[in-house]
Amino acid sequence: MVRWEPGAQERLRAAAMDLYLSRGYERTTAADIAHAVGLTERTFFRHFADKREVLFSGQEVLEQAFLDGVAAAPQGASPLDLIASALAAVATFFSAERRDHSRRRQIIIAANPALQERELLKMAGLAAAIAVALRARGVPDSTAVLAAESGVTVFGVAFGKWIAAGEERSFLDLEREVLGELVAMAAGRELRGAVGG
Amino acid sequence: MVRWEPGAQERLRAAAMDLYLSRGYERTTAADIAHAVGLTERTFFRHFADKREVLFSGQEVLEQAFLDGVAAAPQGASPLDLIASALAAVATFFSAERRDHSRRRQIIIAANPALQERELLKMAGLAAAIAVALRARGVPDSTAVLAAESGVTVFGVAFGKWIAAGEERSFLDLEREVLGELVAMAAGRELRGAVGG
DNA sequence: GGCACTGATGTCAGTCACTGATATCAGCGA
DNA sequence: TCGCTGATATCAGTGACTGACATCAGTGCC
Repeated sequence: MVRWEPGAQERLRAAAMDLYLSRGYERTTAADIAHAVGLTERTFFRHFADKREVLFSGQEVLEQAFLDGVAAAPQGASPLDLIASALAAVATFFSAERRDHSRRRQIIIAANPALQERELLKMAGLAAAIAVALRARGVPDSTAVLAAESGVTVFGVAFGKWIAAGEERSFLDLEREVLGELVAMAAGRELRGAVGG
Repeated sequence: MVRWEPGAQERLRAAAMDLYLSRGYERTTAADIAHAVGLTERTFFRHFADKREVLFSGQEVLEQAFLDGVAAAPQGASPLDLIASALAAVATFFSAERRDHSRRRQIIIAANPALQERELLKMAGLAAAIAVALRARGVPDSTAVLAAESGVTVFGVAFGKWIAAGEERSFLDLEREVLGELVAMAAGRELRGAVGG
């Protein structure tokens, strides 16, 4: 006979998603979430630094995937190659089965500036980590930042397309498409035809 | 004999900067700021939506400058041209006399994730507004987003350089330099020599 | 002069995010 | 059996923010 139901953190996460979706983020108190799974508000805050973080914990694995992708690129790869490699590495996270979960999560975030702030902070953290990895590969300082930020931007735009209603292409395909658009845009020419993947 | 000292909002802003700098953001209460200029906490919240906003109000003028810059570009300009034009328009805001104020403000923000979140949200808002303007000029959807985000990234990197210790180049020069680096990076080649301004 | 009206402010009471301190108590190893 | 550990509960407190209502100088109108 166990003293506590196991997986408190996971149960809190699930309850938070449900409540944020049904009632809305602002009208859900931390105590609501905790009580929904038989815990107290205090325990909620032992598992999550704040009411937003419950939707964002687990970003470390995404960051690691980006870094692994940078590390996987061959010697002599350009900054753009390094970013492309990182984007490819990260695509494995976004399998077809996860699409609906990602959509629900994004609906919640889209409805609340406070949650958007947190998401932006996470993305900025991602970009900062990538920039460090690029510098370690010899990319000069501000180029590293630009490439890292661009990579995260491409990731974000691809993600937006991936969760769009009716979209069925793979995350990797979308990343390639968006990266192609970025390159074309930066070359100063308009996109005329299809962009090779 | 006036009933209230005029310029409550501006006085609150100044007091907030002072207190955030001296005591730190977290150890400054909204009531502290208000009382420092002879007002009550409630009045503080009538002027600013929250404790962070006191450092960020006035972004509308920056946004307008970006949009004016887009509008100022000639017909037939590429997305990259539009961004370059927007960046140029915005440079006038960052005159040499403002540099020290910007530095102080950034010291405060750099010390607090909560403030960084707000700054990121403002930047994202900027990018969104620019993207709308680009679409209105006929730029296709995701290219508009990519160009707008890239523009804001260049702006941010240039800003970081501009407030770096010892930096004396103009904001416009720095923007041009960074934009050049972005273009080179996206072209997939390393930067070898100087980038033309 | 009197009077209604406006707008910036004050007062007060309340909710909720978040924190620190301390207590509880099942399971586990010695 | 005993003491330790770790996840939890309890409780009291701070501070961000909100809504309702009062105040009262200035302004314009009769």
